[in-house]
Parts: sequence; structure tokens; C-alpha cells
Amino acid sequence: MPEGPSLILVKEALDQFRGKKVLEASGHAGIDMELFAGKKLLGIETFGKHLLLLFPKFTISIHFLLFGWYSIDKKNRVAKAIKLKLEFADHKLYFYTCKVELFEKSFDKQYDLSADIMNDKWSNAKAVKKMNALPKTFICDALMSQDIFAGVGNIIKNEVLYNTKTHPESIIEKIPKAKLLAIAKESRRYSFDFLKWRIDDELTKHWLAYNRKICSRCNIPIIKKETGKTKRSSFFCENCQILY
DNA sequence: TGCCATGTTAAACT
DNA sequence: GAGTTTAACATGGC
Repeated sequence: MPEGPSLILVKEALDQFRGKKVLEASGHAGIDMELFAGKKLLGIETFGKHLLLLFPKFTISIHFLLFGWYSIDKKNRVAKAIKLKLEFADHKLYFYTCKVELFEKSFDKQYDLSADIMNDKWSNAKAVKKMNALPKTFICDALMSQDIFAGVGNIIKNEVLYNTKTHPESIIEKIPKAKLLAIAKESRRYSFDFLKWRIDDELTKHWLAYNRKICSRCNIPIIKKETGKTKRSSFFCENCQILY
């Protein structure tokens, strides 16, 4: 589930808890659960794939990894999967199979918000600058870098490369500057399409490359290949996506 | 049924 | 020590 746009939806779903006091906390997150008792949840933010719970003197960052999710009131997973359970007066909030971290800085100092694909502070220029600082890197790895494109996951990566007609194994220093800028712009633009389609529960039908078999532009098979340092699957058309 | 995956990181290797 | 590979997490869809 959790690429950046999905986190926006989690944030909205949890807005009902803003300003509410935590009565009790528990779970297998490995942090001191006593910290929460009596504390008010001041706000909910996101950074990339992180959900941020703002408390008076600390912030909890929740990363859902591959299988994590949350539920309200209904416990719908095995006990050991419950990493954090926050009990409010009226509701219980569960977070499953996620990485939970605590930090004390304000979240805008903890993270570079201009790197967050969903944040209004997103900067195309900074993304291009960071890519240029990694000349030997594959573009598929750069797009998955959470330091450059926080919130982009494997689906968005593949769709952005398809839409910008760029082969995932292109090397950054060989890619024209205008194309790098186009990739940065498309990563943000597409993420809002992704959000819209997820709200309407029609995300998968809009995929053009990810999990697809045929290129809709060329009518030839889409290649599936593990690419880049992290060997994540790339789906691409060898004909219309240029290898730089 | 078995395999794969929208993710990350620590441990175990070379 | 650096770089690479494996394992672990735990679930749902096909």
C-alpha cells in the first residue's frame, strides 16, 4: 500500500484524533510506552512514506514498510504484528508491522520537506541538483532514493519512467538536463494522479507499465527486469523508453 | 497452493 | 573495510 500518496489518505483518516489525548499506549515498537500517557496528539503530518504523530515534546514516525497498515477500533491482525496501539477516550488506534521511531526535533528540521513528492515545498530544482550529484547512478535507483524522491515507490518509479520515455537503466550523467527536469516534474505530477486514482479505487487500471504485459504505445511486450543496486522490478518498453 | 510484492535494514557474506 | 547478498518482518492478491 504505502507509497507517498497513500500516506496522505492515512493522515486524513486519522485527523479525527488531532487534539485528542492518549490514555494508554502499548505494542511491540520497542519504545517507552509510558511516554504517551496523558499526552495530546497535536497533529498529524507526513514525510514521504512516513506518517508523523506530533506530540508536545516528541514526534513518532511510522513507516509501514511493505505489509504494514493501521486500523481503528477493530484489531484485525495477530498480536505480535501490533507495533503500536494508542487508546483514546473513544477509540483505539492500531499500527501493524511497521517501523516506529521517536525523535525530538521538529519534523521540518528532521526531514528535508523539499524532497517530499507530496509536500508543497517540493522542489524540482533540488531534485535535479541531487541527481546531478550522483552522475554514475541509474535513474531507477535515483527515483527510489528517499533522499531525493521521498514518497516514490516502485509503482510510481515505473510509471514516471514510462511517461517520460526513459529506460530505467539510464545513467544520470548521460541523461539530458531537460529530461532530468521532466522526470522530477513528472514524479510530482503523477503522484497526485496516483492519489486521485487511489481515492476512487481505480489505481491498477491506470497502470501503463507496472505489472503490464504490452506497451500501449508500441504494442510490443513490456520487459520485466530487476534493475539497479537494489534490484527492484522495472517494467519498461525497450522501444519507446530511451536508454541514455 | 505457492509465489510474489507498493519497503527497509541488519546480518552475513565476499 | 567496502561492497554485495541474504534474511527478516507478516500479509494479501493472484
